[in-house]
Amino acid sequence: MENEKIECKNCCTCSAENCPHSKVDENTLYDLAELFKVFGDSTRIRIISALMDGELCVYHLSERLGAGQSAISHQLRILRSAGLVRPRREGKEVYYSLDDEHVEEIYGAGLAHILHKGGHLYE
Amino acid sequence: MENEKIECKNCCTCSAENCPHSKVDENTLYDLAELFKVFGDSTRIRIISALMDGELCVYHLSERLGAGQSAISHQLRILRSAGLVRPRREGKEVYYSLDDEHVEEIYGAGLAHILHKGGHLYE
DNA sequence: ATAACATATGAATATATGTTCATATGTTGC
DNA sequence: GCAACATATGAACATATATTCATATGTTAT
Repeated sequence: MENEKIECKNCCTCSAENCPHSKVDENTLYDLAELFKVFGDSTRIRIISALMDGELCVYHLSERLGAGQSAISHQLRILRSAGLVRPRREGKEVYYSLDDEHVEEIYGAGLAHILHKGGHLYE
Repeated sequence: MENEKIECKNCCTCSAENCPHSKVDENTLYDLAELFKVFGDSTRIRIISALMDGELCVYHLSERLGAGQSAISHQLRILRSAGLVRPRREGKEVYYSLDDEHVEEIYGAGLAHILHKGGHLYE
């Protein structure tokens, strides 16, 4: 699976398996909703955003986000189960980093929408 | 805003405003979480998936998803507020369609992750 | 082994959210 | 105007979820 970019927009003629216009079964749609649910929390998206600059240990994440250690740890577990972040133990600390480039692609695609619409979504 | 594709992955040298590595303020991160929250519900992602084939009225969406008319209508309102779908009245019916190409990009980026990981996310 | 520190986890609680039911609004044809 | 139909909306209820607190696990140094 080399090229994961989507090649078509509305053409529906391409055969890329991740073309959004190709039929997707219900189970995959359910998984997709679960994935976006993981992105859909401000603490988790802030963690993702922080890790975009490079790996960070739990304590530094906690410090940077101004959130409790337990809260961060709980959210990291969710991010880990979804395959979005990866832990690396070094002594007492555990350093987390983004798992793969899809994370940045999803984040960037969402960001493009926000910046395009501009202003706050909800009145 | 012509080219909304993300040009860099880990380079951090590009200047695209939607490069995920450029600093994003807290308010934007909050909006981003709200946006993904909208994608993070199975009913809404199924609506989006259904509209990928073209516009549909509320009744047909309701029928296709096997969900109540009220539930669909409530979810369409959320999708509308987020700027993801657009209504078009034609007589008694209201036809909904995807608002812009970002919807497909976000959906496709998420789908790529799911297909890449394979299998179900949560044990 | 024990102390000190970093992280993970379980239970409890408070809040958010999706669906349903009932009803309101809007549109068409008579 | 009125009936019939399509959609939207508000309230109520049930479920999901994020945070906190307390505690367990894991690591290092003495």
